[in-house]
Amino acid sequence: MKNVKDFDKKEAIFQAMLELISKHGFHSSPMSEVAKQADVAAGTIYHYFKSKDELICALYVRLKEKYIENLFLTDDQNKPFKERFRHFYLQMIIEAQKNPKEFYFLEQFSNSPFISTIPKAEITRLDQPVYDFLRKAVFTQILRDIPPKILVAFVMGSANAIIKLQLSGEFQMTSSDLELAFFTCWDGIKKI
Amino acid sequence: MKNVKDFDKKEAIFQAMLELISKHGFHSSPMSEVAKQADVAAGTIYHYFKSKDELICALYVRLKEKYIENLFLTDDQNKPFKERFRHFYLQMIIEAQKNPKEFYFLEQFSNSPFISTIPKAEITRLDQPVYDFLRKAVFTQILRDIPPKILVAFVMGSANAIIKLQLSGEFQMTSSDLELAFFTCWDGIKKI
Amino acid sequence: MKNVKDFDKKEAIFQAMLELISKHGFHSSPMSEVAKQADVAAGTIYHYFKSKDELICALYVRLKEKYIENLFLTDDQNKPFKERFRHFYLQMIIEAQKNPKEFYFLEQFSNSPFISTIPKAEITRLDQPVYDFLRKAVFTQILRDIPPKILVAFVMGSANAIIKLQLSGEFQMTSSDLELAFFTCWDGIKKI
Amino acid sequence: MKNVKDFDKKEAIFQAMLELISKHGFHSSPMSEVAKQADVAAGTIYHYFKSKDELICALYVRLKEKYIENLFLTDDQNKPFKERFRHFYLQMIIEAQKNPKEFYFLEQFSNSPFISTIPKAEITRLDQPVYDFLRKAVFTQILRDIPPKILVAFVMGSANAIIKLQLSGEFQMTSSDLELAFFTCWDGIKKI
DNA sequence: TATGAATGAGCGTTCATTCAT
DNA sequence: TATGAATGAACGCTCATTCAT
Repeated sequence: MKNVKDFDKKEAIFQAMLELISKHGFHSSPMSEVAKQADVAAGTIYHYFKSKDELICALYVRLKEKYIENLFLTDDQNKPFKERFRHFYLQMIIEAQKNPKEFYFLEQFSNSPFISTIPKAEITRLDQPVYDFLRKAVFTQILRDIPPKILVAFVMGSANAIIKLQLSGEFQMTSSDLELAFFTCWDGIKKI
Repeated sequence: MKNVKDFDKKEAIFQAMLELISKHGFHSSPMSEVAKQADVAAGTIYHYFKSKDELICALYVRLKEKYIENLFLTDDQNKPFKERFRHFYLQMIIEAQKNPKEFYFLEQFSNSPFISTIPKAEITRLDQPVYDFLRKAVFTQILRDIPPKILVAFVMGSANAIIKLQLSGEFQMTSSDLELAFFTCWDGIKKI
Repeated sequence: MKNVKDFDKKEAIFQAMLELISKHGFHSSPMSEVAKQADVAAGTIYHYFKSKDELICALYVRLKEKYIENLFLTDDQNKPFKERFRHFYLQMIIEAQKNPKEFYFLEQFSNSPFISTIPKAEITRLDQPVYDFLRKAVFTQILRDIPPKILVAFVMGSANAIIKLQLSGEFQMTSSDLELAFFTCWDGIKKI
Repeated sequence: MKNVKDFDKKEAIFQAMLELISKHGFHSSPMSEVAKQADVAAGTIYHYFKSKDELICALYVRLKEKYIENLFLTDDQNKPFKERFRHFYLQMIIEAQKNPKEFYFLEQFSNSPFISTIPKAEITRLDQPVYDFLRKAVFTQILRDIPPKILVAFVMGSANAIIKLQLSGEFQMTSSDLELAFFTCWDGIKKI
């Protein structure tokens, strides 16, 4: 019972903070509002987290972990790499579309001074799956011989920009547009 | 005299806000600190800007305008497009490297809820030069037939991610790395 | 316990604001001073009231209600109306003399733009007892047939002016002066 | 030329302050707004008045003087006193109706702590004409033998309350209502 | 563990006033 | 005399955090 309740409250707090920050930003998301939205007392938050900053950082790690994990959930290692990459690329876009709040939070966080409070090792750990995924393909000469860090930045950076375009509602993306986006990335990174 | 002073104070305020936000984020950059850094009284800021938000938004427009403008300052329209694009792509990276504070501010702003307070038309206006530059190349069949908005997002998103990698100090980028990055992008977007 | 504390703090805040405003006016009664005088933290006031204006308005309603209520507390409905009215008229003066801060606050409020933020219905409700008291006497032909609103204004307006004269210390009013004041009013409003 | 300009500016400042205070109260009437409304520079106000408070007080004296003066402008000393008093009483109401801003300002001022910054002698001087007017009638046994100060308070207090009722728009007063109001006052104060 | 009233430092902003021109 | 940019103390208010219950 206790564990269930614990889980529920912590979860509710995370969810509330996510909702508020994705909509209003870090400031304009007061703890009192988080408490209200999570249906707990303000003081209760401090039983689970030392401070607001710690809560935000914990939320980041949690969401990032989940996001990356989801990208590989349906990865079929038996398929040819190009197909796996296509799946991966489109999965990023689909995942963000299904969870815009999570996406906005992550982008906001990683473009703010908050990001520098996360130890480099932790960030490396979080990115590891993507890193490994692409590095292996460089190694097996499927992908261009680019330093993996650049490769990861290129792939995810371009994908994120496209996601933002789509989420902004400024541009209605069709499935053939998505296919085009995939090819644009693929033709850039594949070994010639 | 009046104009000179005006220019000085407004400029000093802009500069101070830029410095603080790029380092500490929006909500850890109090107006009192801005005033101190700009060497003006707190109240003076409000002669030039209605509110903190307005100051931040004005700073965004100003910096974005300048940033885009700088990308084309040394563009040579007589050269072949590939070369012009290479110049453009590397210019983005060089520009950001020379002005990291400006880059951090712009990224932070455009990944925060602030961005949605800027009218769409204004954003379109700011991006117009890049948009035109790439659209023309699509039209003349140099670039892949991708909706220009996607194209712009792809190019700038990948470049920005690489810039962030570089600025983070996590990865020392050589000039051949930059060349590689350019080719990765180019091979993605060029007409096959 | 909670209720007692609540009552205490809210009451202390009301009392502090009353004291300050009656002495220094609305805009020379900063919230920080109210907090100090009420012996609470500045922020605490905002648990009980949304804003300074709301606090001031709540105080007005509260004091006005109490003031009117007190006027009829010792009213004896069995006595002839003239005697009841005499009691009522003198009671206004006595009440204000006993609670000058309350009187000053009420007069200041109702002669300021604040008064127009109170809904008309609320003001009607507050004045209702006086209104009813006099209207009935008009109906039974004890008082002159004057529109009740004018009657109320006349009676209370003249009384308030006399109270101000007395409170100003400019004129030492004897009990025969008060008697005279009552007769002056009575002879004006009674049915001839 | 100089005097004309002086007159114009001082007058414009008075007028602007009157307009603002009557509408928004003492606070919410910043000097910068006064300057704007008077079409002068903020600093200019300080050539004519030492401070905001001094300006407000000067405005009070000025308006009160004018108001009282106007009450007797059309007084015909040859007429019987009852008729003269009727004229005076109605004149108060008419005057306020024609100059609501002036009326609101005067009431606001004299019910605020500002009033106690005006020397008693000055207030006495301002009220003198009314005082004399009524005292004489007491002396000649036309009016009840009430201490003149009480008499003045009674008459003007009741009139002001009726004016407020009328200006509030809450009650549409007909000329017969005004007549009734006059008689109510007259029957109260006349010698029986 | 959970509460939420209470805190008070610190925020964004205002505005009476000054002073160099 | 007139200006209005500049000042900075002081305002109303917020909100991360604490602690008695």
